[in-house]
Amino acid sequence: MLEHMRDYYTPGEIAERFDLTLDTLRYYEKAGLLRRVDRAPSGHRRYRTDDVELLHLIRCLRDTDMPIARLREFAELVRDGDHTIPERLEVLQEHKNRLDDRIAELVDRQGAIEHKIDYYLGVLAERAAETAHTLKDVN
Amino acid sequence: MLEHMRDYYTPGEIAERFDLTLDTLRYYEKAGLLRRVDRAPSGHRRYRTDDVELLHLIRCLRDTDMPIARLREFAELVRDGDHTIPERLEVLQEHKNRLDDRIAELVDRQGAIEHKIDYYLGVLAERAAETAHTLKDVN
DNA sequence: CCTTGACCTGGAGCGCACTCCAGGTCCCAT
DNA sequence: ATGGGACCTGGAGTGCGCTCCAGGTCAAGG
Repeated sequence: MLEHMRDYYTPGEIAERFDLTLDTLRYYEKAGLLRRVDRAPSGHRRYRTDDVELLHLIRCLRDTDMPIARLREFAELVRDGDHTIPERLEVLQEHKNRLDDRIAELVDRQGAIEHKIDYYLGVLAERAAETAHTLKDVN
Repeated sequence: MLEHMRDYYTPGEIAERFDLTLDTLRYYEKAGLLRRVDRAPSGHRRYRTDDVELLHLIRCLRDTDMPIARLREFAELVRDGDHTIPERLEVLQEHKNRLDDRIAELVDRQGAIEHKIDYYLGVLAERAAETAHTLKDVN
């Protein structure tokens, strides 16, 4: 249990945990998705628990194609404190709407592609039947 | 009925129909997604019914994030004739698998985002309740 | 004859999200 | 003290998918 309550995480640990490269992690920081991260005396970054939590959400939103710029706006709201919760909510709800639409679109196209696959399968089946027929005639 | 059987369509018509720009249409042709399209004596493009059909599928596959390079491969198979149907089938099936996975991922993230929205809504509700309570005390 | 509008060409440019690199520091183990 | 590994910096480069542009042609209408 205590292992899970560590105060700090190294860049390598974070990169592995979120399947990001160190470069991407630094890029996110530069882009303002993360606050200026803490440092060890060596100068190496040390991520805190709340960085991890925010990264979790960031990952989730990026995976659903929220652009970096929008993500930065959201991260700024988080940094500005609890009074921005209504605005954060608005961002998330708007994103969810987009996502719902996108999923609906993908499902729709999925159907069309399936249909095309079935069509091709039908062509192949017919072709196979014809070949069988020919063989029957010949033999 | 006869209107729908026209032999040729102008670039403008096609662009509108598929919600693509003329630039994109030309880009697709250069990229090998479409064969070298027919021309009017003036040099203007004239799209045939089978261009339209292929574009339909291309649009569907692009909308589901098939990369241009893969689309070009597919288009080449189409140009190579009916004997490539098994390979086309493979491309489509592999793409459908990717798409299924992608949809599953999005739905998963959708749930996480919804959860976060609910969390924020909870915070706001609690805050509203506290305010009401304070007012009650004061009044 | 002149304008307008649709389209043509080749090639440059753009926005996004990384990704890579050179050259450096720090710390630990052999 | 030497080597290796993890990490640092600023800045350049990459890949993708368009998107824009200059300068032109062509056909129809006034």
